[in-house]
Amino acid sequence: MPSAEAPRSPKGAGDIAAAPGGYRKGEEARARILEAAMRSFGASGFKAATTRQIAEDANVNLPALKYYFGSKEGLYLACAREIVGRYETRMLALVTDAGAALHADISPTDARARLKAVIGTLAELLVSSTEADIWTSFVLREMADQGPAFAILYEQLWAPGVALTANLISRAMGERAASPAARIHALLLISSLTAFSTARPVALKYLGWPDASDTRFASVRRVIDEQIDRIG
Amino acid sequence: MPSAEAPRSPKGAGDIAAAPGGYRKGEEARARILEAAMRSFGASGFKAATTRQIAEDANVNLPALKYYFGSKEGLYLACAREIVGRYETRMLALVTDAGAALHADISPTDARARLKAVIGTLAELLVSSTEADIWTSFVLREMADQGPAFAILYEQLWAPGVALTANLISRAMGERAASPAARIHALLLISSLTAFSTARPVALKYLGWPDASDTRFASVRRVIDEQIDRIG
DNA sequence: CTGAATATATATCAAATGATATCTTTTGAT
DNA sequence: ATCAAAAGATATCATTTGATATATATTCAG
Repeated sequence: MPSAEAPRSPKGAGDIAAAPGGYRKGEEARARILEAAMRSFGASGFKAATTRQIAEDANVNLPALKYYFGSKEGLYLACAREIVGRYETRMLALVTDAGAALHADISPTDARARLKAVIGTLAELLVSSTEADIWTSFVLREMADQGPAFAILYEQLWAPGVALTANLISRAMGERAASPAARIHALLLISSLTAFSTARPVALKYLGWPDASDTRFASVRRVIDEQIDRIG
Repeated sequence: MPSAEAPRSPKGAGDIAAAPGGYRKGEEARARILEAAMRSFGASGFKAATTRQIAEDANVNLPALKYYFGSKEGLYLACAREIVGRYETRMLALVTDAGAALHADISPTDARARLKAVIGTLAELLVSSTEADIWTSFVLREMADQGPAFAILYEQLWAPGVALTANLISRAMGERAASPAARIHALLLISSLTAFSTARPVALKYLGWPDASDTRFASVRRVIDEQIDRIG
């Protein structure tokens, strides 16, 4: 009976943290693989991305992916967790503040200002960053496909983000709790940002912009801010 | 020298219309393949969709795809053309009217009403229809990936649609020609609809809706209409 | 009814791809 | 310096997949 031997050290698939030891060089290789995988998965999706391409981009050989992440799906899940972590790094302070403020029963005007800050930061992340749009592609694709990483991304990113947005919109409209209209509004507002993340090349082409310079980004943000000003 | 023989009849790849004759039953098979292909490509994308799955869904054998469309890419392009045609069928009258009205220098109020009609119809198409969201997935994916069908879809669907929306917004704001702000606004408005097309299952899940009933759709449309009312 | 045009079916091919068995090299604590 | 753990490299499998050569069946105009 050829029963499966336990892998020699790093990961089996449902890993959470490195178990025993681990050399520095190994951790670097692991990081390179994760980076390359986020790019490939983000650009092409789970099925269309190939492990060979990821291995090549990461400068490792093919079995290294299995060694560090167990399987293609294990690697995909690890990417999802990494993306959640990176969004949190960039948004957590702002989001925590806004959440606390909501709890403290802020004024509609204050809510509007915080909504601008949150959406503005998110917009900047999506529009300007050359790496965040890869995360966004990853997340949006998973929201549409509902693949292996759906639960992680929905529960830890999408739902909390939309809920916060809905609560801020609700407060800005003078409501006490988020109405269906406020929640619909939140979905529409966040989804509208895809125009400049997933579909950024097309948007730039349509606008005749060679790239997303600071000045140009400012004009996008101005339009979004105006929309927020008109809420309520 | 095994030079490529011309296919026995239907398509070589860059087909436009059936050349000579063609039996009725053949045309039915062709239609089934196209239908199945739009579903597969829309749901999975070019690379991830498999010709075998498409053939099975269409109740034909594998070589039939080559026989009718030349290759996987030929089939993909045929889907793009078909989707352009179907959108036109459902939107053309409205779009033509709005275009003519713009040319006739309508009032901001009229422009706003027409904008509501166009976006409302589009929203209804995306939200309610179980087939139009497949076309939308197809189109949006191509806008992001810029694959073989990009030129067709951009030039014949996306750009004209966004341009019309931008012009109506511009007119509603009292402008004489579409400003950058109006065009950005148009991009955001159209992109926001993805919340209820590509990402519809997630939106329903978040809202706690088991499905998109007429009543529920009406509340989505109301929020969108309010946003249009606040333009300018 | 007949036959050329049209359409369908069978059987493979070659390349791409995820996975993995096996061997060698490197690392770093002792 | 030694050695077990960790990491990397090579070679190869089994599937999947797009493509197609070839044979058979069907359609419908005359």
